[in-house]
Amino acid sequence: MDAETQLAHAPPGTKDSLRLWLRLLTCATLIETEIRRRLREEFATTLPRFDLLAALDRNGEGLTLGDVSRRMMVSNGNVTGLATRLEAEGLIERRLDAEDRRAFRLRLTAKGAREFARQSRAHEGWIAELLGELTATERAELHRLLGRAKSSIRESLDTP
Amino acid sequence: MDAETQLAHAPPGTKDSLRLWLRLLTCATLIETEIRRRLREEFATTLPRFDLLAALDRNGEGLTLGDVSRRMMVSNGNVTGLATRLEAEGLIERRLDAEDRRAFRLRLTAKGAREFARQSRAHEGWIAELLGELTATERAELHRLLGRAKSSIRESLDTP
DNA sequence: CCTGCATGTTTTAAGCTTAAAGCATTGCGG
DNA sequence: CCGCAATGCTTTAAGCTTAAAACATGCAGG
Repeated sequence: MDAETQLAHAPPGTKDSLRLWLRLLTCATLIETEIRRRLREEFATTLPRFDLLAALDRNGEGLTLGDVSRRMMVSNGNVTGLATRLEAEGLIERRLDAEDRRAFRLRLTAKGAREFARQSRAHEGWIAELLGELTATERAELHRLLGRAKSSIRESLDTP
Repeated sequence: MDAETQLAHAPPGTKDSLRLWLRLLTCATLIETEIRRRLREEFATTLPRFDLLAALDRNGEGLTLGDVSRRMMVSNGNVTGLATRLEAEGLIERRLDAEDRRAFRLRLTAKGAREFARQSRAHEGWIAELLGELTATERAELHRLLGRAKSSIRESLDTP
């Protein structure tokens, strides 16, 4: 029994869901690859570094490594390494948390804030450019449907 | 000037595009993380291995490393390493290409084909489950709009 | 108080990923 | 036929990523 035949026997919607997922993944990969390339060429940095700076930029009071790990949806060991490198480059600083002696609090340095502002401005432009052929209506509708998809995924992850 | 103020001065649509991208990325990451987890737990394998087997499954006559690299949208050095590991596990085989002595041709072994059939069946089910709350209409519309997004991205990548 | 579980972080080993440099073969234009 | 750019693959160094194990601190209930 080949793949085609299997799909014919699968519950209705299986084939559609698979095609939808592959297209979603293609879009995400195309954008992500291009963003990584531009970050490297124009700012000699990487996407995870940019994402960590972005998280700190949105939280001026600082974040613990665990906070960052949850926001970025990556493992906490991962954040340890990223933070070590960014600290060595002088873009962020680690401070002992006054209230919890197990925790550090990460903050942008002045240099880090300046650097992120430059990168962030460029980043916004790149995304607007890549999605620029969509009309405002299409963007709104796509945003709404992706919200529905997100709900479906979270629901499915929470229930089992 | 803070991030909020900057966005207010950006061309119209910039803010929407950014939000759209973040939501798209969230959906892709949620699904991908779950698929990686299940491949590891249920089949002791990884997503790139699965993707390489899938590419070969769709092309019974075999693919060169370069073909695979283009289809998977990854570097060719990457495929070298993956193929080496999968060959060591007996799931694929490398054959000298009869027509081009620089190239190899990768094929699934019988064992690899059996193993991929099991994984593929499960994979379809996982995706259908994760996107199961969407109606057929929502899936179709989302697929269509992602097609528009894909065109916009490719257009933008091709023109500069 | 103290026991035990939860939380915050780091370390380790393994695998994935890339860009760049390098080697071999092909194929084309002169 | 010769030179040489294009193509196919591998190697290397660096960084990213994870799960699992380890260790410290916090906290709550007995």
